[in-house]
Amino acid sequence: MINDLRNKLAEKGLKVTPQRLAIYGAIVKLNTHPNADKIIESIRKEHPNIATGTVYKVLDTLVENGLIKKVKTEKDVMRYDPMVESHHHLYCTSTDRIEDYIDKDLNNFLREYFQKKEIPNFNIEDIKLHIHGKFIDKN
Amino acid sequence: MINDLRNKLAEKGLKVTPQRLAIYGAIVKLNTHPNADKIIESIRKEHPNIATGTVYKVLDTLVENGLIKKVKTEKDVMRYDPMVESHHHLYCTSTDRIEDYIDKDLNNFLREYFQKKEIPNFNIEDIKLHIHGKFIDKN
DNA sequence: TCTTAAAGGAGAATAAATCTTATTTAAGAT
DNA sequence: ATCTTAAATAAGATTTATTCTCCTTTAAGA
Repeated sequence: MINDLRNKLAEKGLKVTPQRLAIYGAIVKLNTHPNADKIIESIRKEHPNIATGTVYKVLDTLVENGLIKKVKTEKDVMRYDPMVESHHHLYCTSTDRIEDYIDKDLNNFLREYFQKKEIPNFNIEDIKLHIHGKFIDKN
Repeated sequence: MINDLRNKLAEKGLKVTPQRLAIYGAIVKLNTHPNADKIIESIRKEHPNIATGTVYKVLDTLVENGLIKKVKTEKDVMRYDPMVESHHHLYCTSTDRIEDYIDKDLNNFLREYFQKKEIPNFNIEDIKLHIHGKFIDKN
């Protein structure tokens, strides 16, 4: 997983640095679509003097190179997702919990639906569902 | 339209103030899912000394009372939508343009789809599609 | 090992949004 | 019509997430 990242960075001509590995590793390990703050908090345990600016810059670099994705929220903080394959999100309406929702059948349906029913003057590149509601298990 | 707002504010026990009417009016008139800045810019023509804090507070009040909605973006600025009925959005991937997408057939399909195929441990309240792509008319 | 462009560290700067406090006002009561 | 008062606004300081600047360090190829 971290080795995947090594390879992908190298492929793109980007340097493989401990900071980049740590940041990516933290996002994967946390597995909560963390924001920059949570990532920094997690990384500082092992890597006490990583600069916040570095974290933001690395996050941007990873997003630009398609190695992670930004997740939109109602709040004014960005969150980050290590899964780059197209998928959807479940948003809790009472906490800030966000979970992945993967549904191939739905994706197939949507592809066909919008092949038939074109949207005037608009060229679709990607569709993401934001599914809002409440998790009903142990929070 | 502004009169609707008067009534809805009154119903909720909120005062009908010129600021609230102006802010709501600006969002409707601009019709671009504007951010707070654009709203302020538009309002100051008529209402030169409205405070920015007031605008943010009014926006919050309107959102809390279901009179407008927040629109999520990739950027770290909130935008606002005067249409409160459930609908979807088209997001331009090269500009910050956002348009409404209304599709009853799709909504019906989604309702049925998720009635059959429940999401484990999750209670759906609302589903919004974020449709990313490019507008192909005159920008 | 050397070279160098790319990346990181530190902390200042910016921008959106929030908060504080004093003042004003909408709207019901008198 | 005026009075009263809780709610709302103005002004501007503050906070918070993010970006920027500049100098130092380092990854990776020569």
